[in-house]
Amino acid sequence: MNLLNNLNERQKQAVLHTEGPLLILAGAGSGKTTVMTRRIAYLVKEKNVYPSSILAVTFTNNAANEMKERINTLIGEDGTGMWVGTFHSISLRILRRDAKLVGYDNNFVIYDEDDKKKLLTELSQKAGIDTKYVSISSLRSKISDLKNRLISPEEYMRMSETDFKDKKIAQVYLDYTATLKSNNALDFDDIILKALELLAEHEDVLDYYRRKFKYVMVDEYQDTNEPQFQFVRLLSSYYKNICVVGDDDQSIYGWRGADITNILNFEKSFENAAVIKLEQNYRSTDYIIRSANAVIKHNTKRMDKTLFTEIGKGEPVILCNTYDETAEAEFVCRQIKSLVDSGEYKYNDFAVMYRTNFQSRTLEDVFVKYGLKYNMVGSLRFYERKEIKDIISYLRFIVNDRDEESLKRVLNVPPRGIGDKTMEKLTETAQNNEQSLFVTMMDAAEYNILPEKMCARLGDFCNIFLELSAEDGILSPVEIIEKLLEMSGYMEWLKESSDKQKEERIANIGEFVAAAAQYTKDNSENATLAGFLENMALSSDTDDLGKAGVSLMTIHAAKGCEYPVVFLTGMEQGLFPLTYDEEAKKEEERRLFYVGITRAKKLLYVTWANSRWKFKDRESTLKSEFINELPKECIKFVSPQDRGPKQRLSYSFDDTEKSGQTRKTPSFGRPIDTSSFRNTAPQSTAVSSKYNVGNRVQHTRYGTGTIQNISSQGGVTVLEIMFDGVGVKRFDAALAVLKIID
DNA sequence: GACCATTTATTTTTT
DNA sequence: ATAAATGGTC
Repeated sequence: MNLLNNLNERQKQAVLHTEGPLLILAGAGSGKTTVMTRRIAYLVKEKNVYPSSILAVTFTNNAANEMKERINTLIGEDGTGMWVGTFHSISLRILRRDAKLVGYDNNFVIYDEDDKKKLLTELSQKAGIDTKYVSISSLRSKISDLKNRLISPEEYMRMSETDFKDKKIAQVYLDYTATLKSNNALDFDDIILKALELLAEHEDVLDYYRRKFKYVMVDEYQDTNEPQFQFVRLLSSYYKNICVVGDDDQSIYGWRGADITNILNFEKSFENAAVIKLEQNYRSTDYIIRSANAVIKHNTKRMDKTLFTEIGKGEPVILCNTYDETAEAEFVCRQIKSLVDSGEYKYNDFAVMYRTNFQSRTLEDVFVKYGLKYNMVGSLRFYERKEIKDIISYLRFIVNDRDEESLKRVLNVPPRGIGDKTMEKLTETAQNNEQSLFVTMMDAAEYNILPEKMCARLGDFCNIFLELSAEDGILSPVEIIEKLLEMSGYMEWLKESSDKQKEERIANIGEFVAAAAQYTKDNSENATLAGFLENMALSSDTDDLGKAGVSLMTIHAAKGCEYPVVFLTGMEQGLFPLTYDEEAKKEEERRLFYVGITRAKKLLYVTWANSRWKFKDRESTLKSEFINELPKECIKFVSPQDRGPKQRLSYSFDDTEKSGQTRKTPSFGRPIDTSSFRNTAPQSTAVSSKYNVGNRVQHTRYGTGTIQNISSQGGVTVLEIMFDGVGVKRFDAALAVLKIID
């Protein structure tokens, strides 16, 4: 195929401009992914560049996967060996090889936000910080901010000598860094930071990579922070063929250290840089694009560009003001129902977006009440469930026996009679003898500090890790996990517990085992427990954007997505914009609004409520100032009782003309009873022989599906089930909570 | 001292 | 929904 097919002039230029620094300013929906993938295909096919000399960096795994897929359809096998991944996965790949050079062992583990929070709580107690004055979350963002500005703990200590409070913070930052290092653990910021340190301080390593990568491409460049900028600058510093794609109007991660000046100053940072603007939008109708343009014009700090579209006029933006957030959610549901009933849209054509995660609660409740299929992106991540985190903690310690945070988490889960007092004594003894906690536990008997019975318990506990870590690398990840569940007594404990959600928890563990089986299969030779954990740590909630039902998500999570119909909810002062006292912050909020608007292809709804629950009480709210920035001629107000464009039409006379379309009776407005769906968890754990390929099954979370395949992987029977509209999920047959429905 | 059940606080946006 | 905090019981 011709790689320039169906491209406009600017897009062609961008594909053909391969040498030297290039900035592609790609407006929302301007086909940037098409341009990037064609450009890569062009390099390989026409310029005979080795795929292994190409590096493409994205922000989310989702974006990386999409890029891989599209490159694959363009050039197939010819793309093997190319490095396509997120900043974090690319950094890890570089880091795993030479971690020793920056003071880490290769088997380091990754701490998530939760681990970070726990550790910081411990350390701030130790430093004598009253969390009433310095909250853990402010501590967390402060430390993250310092890291992203490349300020070391020592440096910050010097900077804050005069201020009592800052000095305390510096102390925690110092302790935090030291603990991570002694635990052989990295947090998310460190992943980039350590990779950068490796490149910056080891010229031979840098030379290897910058000579390897003849062409470097960076997506979503407007969201890069200082360390990320340095990282790609170094990697492209030999051939200087760096192509970045971004849109300053869509920079929405300033709070995470993303530096909009990276894109604004690209031409200064890279000599002889070319700039190509992509301004034609191929996604949305004219009403939507005009609204987006009008809104973003209120920002002062931006590169000049104006989107245009040739798709057609479309429908005006629909505005609706409701009594409270429940009425808002009900309005959303009724509109969706009526649009689906009209036959023109499917449930997965819709996305409901909001500024903060807690808003999803009301929406979810109402969606359940109305019996609408939905899937929530974020807030309740699979890997954040208690039982999964427990298992992960065990596994982490098996992989890296210096990870004391993980050890502490699982010490008494399931309960084995090791309590606070015992821990206190052990920690003290460990410190006095300069031994690790684990070794002290093993040798507890020698110190004569604990009763014999306790020493035996500790010994039993330690044996789990001694035995399993000896088998790490011999047994497959799945086998290790299975053995762990057995040896630790975790599974038995869970099965016998009185936990109301135990069926679901057991099923979650089953899903976890199946994920390990899948990982083992995907990485046949190279499957390691450490690799599996890493996979897990880097995968995020936006990554498996399910296909079934309406998508509920924050606007941040919606970046890079598009939907025929988009609802922007909670458009109220103090919620969206969340902060508006500082002009710079308000501009970022406005960019976020712009991102939301430009996700919509055909219909855009903007809603706000007159009152809303905040923390403990109900507050009256004011309409968002952003709503006034939508052009008058592009908007249309409807009442909360409105039943959607199709139903509005049905009151007019020409409606019956629509031929050949069977219209279902609209069933809006009447919540259906879903209680029969919610408590369908089967009573007993399934036996693998129970299932056959072709069976129809019911799952509490994913609904109904068909068993596609049953296979044995590492002694585990894995069911591969195609859930209707959801996609394929895998379960450990012995653990899955499924009801066979025919 | 450990364990269990009950209460209480917690929510900006995320790799 | 979860986890820390609390209080009662073994």
